Amino acid sequence: MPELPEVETVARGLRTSLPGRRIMEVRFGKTDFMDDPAAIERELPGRTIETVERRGKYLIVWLVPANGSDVRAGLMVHLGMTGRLLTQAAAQPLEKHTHAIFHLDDGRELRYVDIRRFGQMAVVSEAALAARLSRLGAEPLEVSEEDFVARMHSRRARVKALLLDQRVLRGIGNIYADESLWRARIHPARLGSRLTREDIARLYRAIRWVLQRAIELRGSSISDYLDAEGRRGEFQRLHRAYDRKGKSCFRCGAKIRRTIVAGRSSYYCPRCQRAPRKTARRRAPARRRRG
DNA sequence: CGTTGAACCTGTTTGC
DNA sequence: TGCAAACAGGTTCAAC
Repeated sequence: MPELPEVETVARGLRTSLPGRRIMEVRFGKTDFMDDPAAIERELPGRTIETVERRGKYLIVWLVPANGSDVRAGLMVHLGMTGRLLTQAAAQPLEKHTHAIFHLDDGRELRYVDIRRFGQMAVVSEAALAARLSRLGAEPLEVSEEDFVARMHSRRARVKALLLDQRVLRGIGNIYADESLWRARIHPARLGSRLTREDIARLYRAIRWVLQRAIELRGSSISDYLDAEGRRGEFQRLHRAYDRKGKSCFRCGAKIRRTIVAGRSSYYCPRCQRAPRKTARRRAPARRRRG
């Protein structure tokens, strides 16, 4: 469940009940996805949670500075493909693949569950966090249209690759890239540098609409994934391209296709989203097919 | 530079 | 029915 709207939903959920809570004890399952599990075990017990923020697809659980210290530190969490960060009563049975448990002072536990362990978890100082996040691009809901145009024109890569590249924009993943491109009627394999101003203006508005609606609907639950409060998201009801191969385009009725762009499954309407002329789609026909 | 494919890991779906 | 391949919300890196 982890693109910007899902991570934002988790952050908002945790923010309603974590600030002010004290971490009493830390327990781990598998730790191979953590930078330095010993540091987490050493530094978190006894600390109080200040707040929870989202930066791109990262969650940061900020800690109140330890007494006498002015160094702000936090727990940085990336959910990868299958990560979930949620609170449950300590008495609740542990789900399979629970890899980190932070026992809180109110009888609950903050738990990290991650089937595939593609996530990340680390304790970081504010400075270290800034260094790690400095590679990330703009927040898609904060970037100006002018800046967005410049970013789409900045490189000669396919627009889908640009949207997925966290150094260009932070937070967009495979679902929201395809949904935004469908709304903007832009084929995922078009080169960013070849998009017109009008193309980019439509894409800019599409991304804003899609992400804002998705946040309102608490993200997309496409499998059995739940947010921090155990609720499903509902944005999957508004999906128009993603995972709709062979189904009718909501706009024109043509059958949605699936192809690979930037190494990822990409769903698009072949009629509404016209393929770029030259770029490799499939092999050029041995002879010309139409005459 | 940009693209592709593999790797990381586990589970589910699809296809023959 | 059974088994293997393909595929899955992400990121990174080597090779071309």
